[in-house]
Amino acid sequence: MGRSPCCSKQGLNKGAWTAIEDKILTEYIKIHGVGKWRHLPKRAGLKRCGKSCRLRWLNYLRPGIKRGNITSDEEDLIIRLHNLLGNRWSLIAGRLPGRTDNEIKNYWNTNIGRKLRNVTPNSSIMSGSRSSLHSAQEDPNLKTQEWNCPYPPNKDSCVVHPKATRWTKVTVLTREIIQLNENIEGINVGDNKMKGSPVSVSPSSECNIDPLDFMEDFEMDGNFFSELLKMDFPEPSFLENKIMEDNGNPSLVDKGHNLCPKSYNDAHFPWGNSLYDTDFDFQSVATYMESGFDWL
DNA sequence: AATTAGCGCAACCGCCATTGC
DNA sequence: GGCAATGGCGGTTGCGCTAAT
Repeated sequence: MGRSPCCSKQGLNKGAWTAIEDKILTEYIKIHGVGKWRHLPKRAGLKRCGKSCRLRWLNYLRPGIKRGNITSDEEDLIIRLHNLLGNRWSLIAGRLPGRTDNEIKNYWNTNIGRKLRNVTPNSSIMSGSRSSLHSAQEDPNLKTQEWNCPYPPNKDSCVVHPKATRWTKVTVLTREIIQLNENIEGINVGDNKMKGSPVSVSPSSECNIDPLDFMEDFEMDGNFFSELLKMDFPEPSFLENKIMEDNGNPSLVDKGHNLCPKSYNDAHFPWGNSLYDTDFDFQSVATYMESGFDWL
């Protein structure tokens, strides 16, 4: 027995939304707010599926939506983020204010996909099928140097597949915290074994921990990656990378470094000064974070 | 002018994770 | 813990527009 459909398909409108439907939906959400999508159509008097209402709102009616005219900067960011994240359109969209995942997905599949298809005049991927982008990227015979576009598909690209958009917390443990937890909870760092949940340690606690040494309880919601991409990553040589879930998920990562800088002013970033550098290489970040993002 | 092919984009569909009972 | 409801996401489809023939 399968799941019941989200709504009865009978008697519902499909296809393009009319201006009247848009107005009804907008007015209803203005009054009642978003959510309860299943019940929304009936209560609002719309002959639409709840999912359809949600999609229409999120992709079209929601305030602050920017439509069309994706700038070269935005395109560049999309490409870089896609190189890092893969087809995680919602995460990519979260990095582009006012843009929706659907728009970015469409833009990728058409505009950028077309660029990627135009790699070689005699390439078979010029045949123009809608899925040729994927074919090109998956073609093992297609060598990287054959790509003429500025953004060749990187076969070795370390695409992070974060599945944790709804995770609530993550704690990056420094050696000091690990040590503290060892003392308190019996966490064995050397053996990479967790015998208990990490203790939430505030920067103001008794132990002398630099508050910048770790991120405590930062939210793993939809904004997480936005914030992550904005932040400056410390040099791996001094960051004792113990990354784990706050709930004690045993995805402890030991990068094997144990040097601490005197100050964060001494920090150097292997991938450049900023994620917004024109020469910034997401591959470096991806490689660096590869193991650390296993928990995503 | 009529037809065809390609393109852009809104919308749909199915699956999965989370939440609440 | 199990199940259903709900929300969210990514892949796909279909329609309308436009350029090419």
